[in-house]
Amino acid sequence: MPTSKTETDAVRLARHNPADLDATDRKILGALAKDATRSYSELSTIVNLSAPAVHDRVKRLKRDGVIKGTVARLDGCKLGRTLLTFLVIDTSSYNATRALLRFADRPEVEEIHTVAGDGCVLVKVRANDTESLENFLMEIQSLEGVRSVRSYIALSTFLERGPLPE
Amino acid sequence: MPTSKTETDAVRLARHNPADLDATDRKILGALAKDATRSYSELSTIVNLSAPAVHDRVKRLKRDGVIKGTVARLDGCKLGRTLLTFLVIDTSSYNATRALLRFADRPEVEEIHTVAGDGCVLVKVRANDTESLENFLMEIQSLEGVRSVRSYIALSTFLERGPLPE
DNA sequence: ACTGAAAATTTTACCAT
DNA sequence: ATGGTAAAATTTTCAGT
Repeated sequence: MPTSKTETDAVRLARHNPADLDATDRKILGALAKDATRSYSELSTIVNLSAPAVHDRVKRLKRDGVIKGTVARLDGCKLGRTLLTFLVIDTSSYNATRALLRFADRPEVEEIHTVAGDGCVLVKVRANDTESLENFLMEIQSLEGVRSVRSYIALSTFLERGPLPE
Repeated sequence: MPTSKTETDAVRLARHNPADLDATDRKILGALAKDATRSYSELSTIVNLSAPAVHDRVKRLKRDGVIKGTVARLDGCKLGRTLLTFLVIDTSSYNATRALLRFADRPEVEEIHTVAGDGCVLVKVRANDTESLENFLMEIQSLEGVRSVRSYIALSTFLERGPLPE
């Protein structure tokens, strides 16, 4: 039995498709992406709506997953993490890729992506110092199926933020 | 006149040095980095303190810059940004590097770092589609002093978060 | 989506250790 | 200096329209 149009649309909507957002939604999202401590009354003046109306929209945006959460942005240096590095890891097997994903629970690991190119993984690491980065690199290089690791050590960070609307 | 020890310490503290955080601070920071919507009374039960005591600590952590802000994390795909790419750009002059920093106000650009290696810049871009990525790449490649651009296109993202304490 | 009111939370002031 | 208690000021949230 063929899947009906509405069913496929529902699946698509839940998975990948952009939520349909009007200009007001985008304004709210932009404001909250920069500073989520703003009160609904503040937001209401920004978008020319009442506070409860803004509240309803934010609730919907959270329910739909457009807003994935609200988090505190911490200063890596102030936490003692002074060494930001991007690793591009070339793996020869999917096993090795899977092994790399297990590093997700390390507090110094901030991002893990698989990238195009045969079996490449990109990892963003914020280590305390050169020594702990070296230990981390050695751990990775000793994994079965890891062909090579290229390190891009950040000298200065000029911009660092999450996704923005529009 | 030589700078006194306390002065240098003050400068150091303000610039790079880790703030001195006890276990309670770290617990609070870890909790807020995951979910900053938690109320002070919730946090107070986590760390076994009163709500105002937690409030005082959070206030101090904000004043000292350990907490840089509180932001909403948005879903790139839901916003229509489906194509996450890391660019490693090799530049031949500092002028070119400066030109790249001007892309900071583009909404699709999320990170810009200078990285070790002669005049390299790393850019994290979340484009709407392949077409807008291509346009972006062409803009960058046409800049005077840009030698080469390597693109790492993300296929799947397994982890994406900010700095954590501990 | 707005008005107005109730509930919860943040935030201050003050006191104790 | 740090944390607790209690009260004031906001903010969130839920009615009804």
